Amino acid sequence: MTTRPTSLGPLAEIVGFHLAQATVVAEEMFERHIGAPLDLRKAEFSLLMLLLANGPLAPKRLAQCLAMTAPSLTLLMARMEARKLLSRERHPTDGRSQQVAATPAGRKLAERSTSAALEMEQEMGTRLSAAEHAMLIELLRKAATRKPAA
Amino acid sequence: MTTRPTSLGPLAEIVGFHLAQATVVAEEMFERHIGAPLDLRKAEFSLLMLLLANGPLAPKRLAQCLAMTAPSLTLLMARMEARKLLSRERHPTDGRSQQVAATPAGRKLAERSTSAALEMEQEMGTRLSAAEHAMLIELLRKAATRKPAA
DNA sequence: TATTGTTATACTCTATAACTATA
DNA sequence: TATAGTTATAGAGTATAACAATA
Repeated sequence: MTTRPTSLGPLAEIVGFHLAQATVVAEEMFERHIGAPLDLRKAEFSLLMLLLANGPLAPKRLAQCLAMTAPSLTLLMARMEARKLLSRERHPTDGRSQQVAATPAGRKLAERSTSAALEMEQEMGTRLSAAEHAMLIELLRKAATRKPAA
Repeated sequence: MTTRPTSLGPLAEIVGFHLAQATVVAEEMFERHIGAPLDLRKAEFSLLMLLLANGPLAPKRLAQCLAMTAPSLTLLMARMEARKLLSRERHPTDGRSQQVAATPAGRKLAERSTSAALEMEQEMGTRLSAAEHAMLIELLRKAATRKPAA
């Protein structure tokens, strides 16, 4: 059964298409290295990483960094709080806002996630050289930059 | 209100994270250039592009190219067939399989989509030079390559 | 028995609108 | 009146399992 390879046509030049294809592979790798072994979804993992790197943060800020809406974040935090991975306190001077902090268990899981993530990027290293890996991230950053509001 | 920038911590080195961030921007651009004006979802657009470039194809092949499951594709094709964008015929020698072809209306829409996509990539050009655009696609292709089955 | 495609069903993710409370 | 966060609800996308038809 000889099958002629399928042409991508115009898709070949479209960044968004290749982004989607690469995402399929990246998500499979995430699931295997982090999602399944540590029982973490992508957004939960990213949230822990942000708390690990910055200390307590307001939900508002987290929502911006994670590119998610406030209601989605509320649900996410509720699950993680129920799992005792983070705690929420009212801001001392502004009663409307909160400070979200990782619990000791949350920090421990964040650290384990960090090493799992390192292994994940090492697997990515079988497809990309170190220079290519760095270049890819830099180009993705450029592509993702929010345009300055007109 | 001075706000210290938020550190990404380990996320900064993770391809998957930047992939997700870039995808947010790419999807917003898709919606504006193609999704809303032509009433096409991403998968519908890609499907039309594949038919435009290859002529009639079997659903099996389409599912592979689009990285989607057979049941999802069935629903997608049903919607597009109802819109008279494509037609399905049984394969002449193998009654199990089908040949999916764009109708004249489907081809016309595919051609309009192609020029809309060109404009979309031109907007991407405000963030990336032509060389960077090509490099990004090449690196995404490398990252997305399915590993040879062990 | 294996393969192509469909139907039925459920789950995850995310969004919008309406709401509460603080400022 | 504006902002931070929550609740309620709905929609899009996708997956798995069970099925029908053909090889």
